[in-house]
Order: sequence, then C-alpha cells, then structure tokens
Amino acid sequence: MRHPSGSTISGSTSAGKTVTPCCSKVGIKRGPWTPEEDEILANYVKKEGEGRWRTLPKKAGLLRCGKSCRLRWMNYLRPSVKRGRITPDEEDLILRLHRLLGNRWALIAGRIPGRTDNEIKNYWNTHLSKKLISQGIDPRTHKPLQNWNPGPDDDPGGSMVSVTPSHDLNPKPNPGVANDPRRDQASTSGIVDYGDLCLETQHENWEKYLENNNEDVLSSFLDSLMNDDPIALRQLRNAVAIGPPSPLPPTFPAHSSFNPSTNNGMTSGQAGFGSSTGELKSAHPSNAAYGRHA
DNA sequence: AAGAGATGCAACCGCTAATCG
DNA sequence: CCGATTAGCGGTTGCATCTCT
Repeated sequence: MRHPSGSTISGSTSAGKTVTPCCSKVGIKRGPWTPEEDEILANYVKKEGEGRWRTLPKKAGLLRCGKSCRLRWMNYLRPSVKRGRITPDEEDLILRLHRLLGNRWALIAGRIPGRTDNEIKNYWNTHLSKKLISQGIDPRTHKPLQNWNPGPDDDPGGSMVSVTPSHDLNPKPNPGVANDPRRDQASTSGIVDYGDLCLETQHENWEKYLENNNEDVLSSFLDSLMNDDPIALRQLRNAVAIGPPSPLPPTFPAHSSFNPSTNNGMTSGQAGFGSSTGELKSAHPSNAAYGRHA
C-alpha cells in the first residue's frame, strides 16, 4: 500500500507534473479495500461480468478508479483465486517456468491454477530469488553467481529450493570449484537437465521459436514440461534444433500429450490460455473462498 | 517488554498492446 | 489508417506484521 488507508486523490501534483490519468480524479479513493467495497465490486462483477472497468466504479457506486477495481477483482476477489501458501509443487513449477520464461509473471501464473501474476511475482521476489541467491544462483539467469561465497550457516541441511532430483534446474554449485572450467562447461552454460534432456543448450533457439509460433505450441510445451513428458520435450527440442530460419511447428502424434489440438496434456483443473497474455480461460466458481481483508 | 530490523504482500505507477470508432 | 480508449503487464512502494535483540 502506497497510500494511507482511506486516502483520496486531491488532484494536486508533485513537482508540477500531472498525475496519472487513471486515478487523478478528485474524490477517488485509494489504499486498502474495505469489506464493503469488496462486496460491492464482487456483486457487481458477478451480475454484470468482467470488463468495462472504466465505467464500472460509477455504475457500481464505488469511489475507486477502474484500474483499481480491475486489480482488486483479478488479484483478490475472483472466485478462482486460490488463497494460502504456495505448495512445494507450485514452487517447483514456478522455478521451472521462470527459468524458461523469465519475469513473465502473467504467463507463469497462467500455468498455475488459482494463482495470480501478482502473487507469483511477490513470491518470487520475497522467497525464491533469495533462495536461489543463497544457493549461489543468479535468480535472473538461473546460472551460478560469479563470485558466490556461501555463509557459514548457509542451509547445510539442504532445505533450500524444493526441486525433485530429476528436475533440479539449478544444481548447487560447488563453491570450491567456482572457477573450474569443467563446472563452467556444465553449469554456467545454464544446462537444464530434465532427465536426459539438456534443453538449455538451445535456449536461445527455442525461446525465439516459441515466441514466434502460436500460443498453442507454447501452451502445449509448458504442459509437457509440467507433466514431465520427455517424449514431448524431445520433440520440441528437435524441432527447435532444426529451428530457424524456417521453423515449422513440430508434428504431434495423435497420442502425444504434446498435441495442441487435443490439449490432452493438461491435467484436470488446469486452465487453458484465454489469450497470449496467459489469462485463464475458465474460472472455478466452486472455489468461492474469498480472501481476508486488510 | 520494547524498540529495531526484516519480511510479506496488497496496491499503485508507468508503460505497452489491443481494441474501438 | 489513425488517434483515443481500455486492458493488461511488470516494477516498485510502503504499511502491517513478524522476528530478533
């Protein structure tokens, strides 16, 4: 919260500059939402549906800007939003997806049902990035830090980032061989060892490939990643290795979970992409748990 | 018990992309 | 085609709470 609870925009400017158009109106409330406001917004959206955020506050009788309403709904009030701690499985998934996608929080969140981009981003910044750093891993690149020096009580018990052995994206670097060229060859190149698959050597290629191809391919690829489908991953790797200048989508056997036309690589409860932004297509109305209030 | 520092997270900001007229 | 509007994204902020001394 960047503004005291209950504060309203006065319309004044700092340093003579105009304030942001969205919340610049006099009388627009900012800061934490009250339960009453939540109820008004939730009831309105349930009745009228999402969208038209600009006009929503006026119609709903809220002294908020549309942007704030949208954010509150998306991150907090949506029935599909899952509250509670990030599970180890989710954490593992976030790590994998971040390694592949970088700070594309919405895209990552789109693969983790019930979690919002804001939540994923917060969790990354407050937990995972610190864990990686404490392991001597650069959270941005997922590669070993150049001059990492573990502290004396630096997680000797191995309670660090929870990753299953076959998916250990970031094998703990041995500080004693920080400059060992052999280690550099294996680790600083950023190799991700999914079993016998070393995708990272073609990181650049497949990232471009994925970006240049349709979202179904990306979606299916992420599904296969999530579901540990080595066949699908190998198919994609091969396709990407062939890759540019004329990258054609890989062919998918009918039975493969990597077939974008069937989407059968999805586990139950996973939502598909609603758009290239990674928005969830389907809500989960059964999950009616609303979050706590500030 | 109290103060200081660290941490978690909701909310805001600024920007870009997409859509509309 | 173009400008205006809207939606969405990632980065950042700062208050509330927790933990430590």
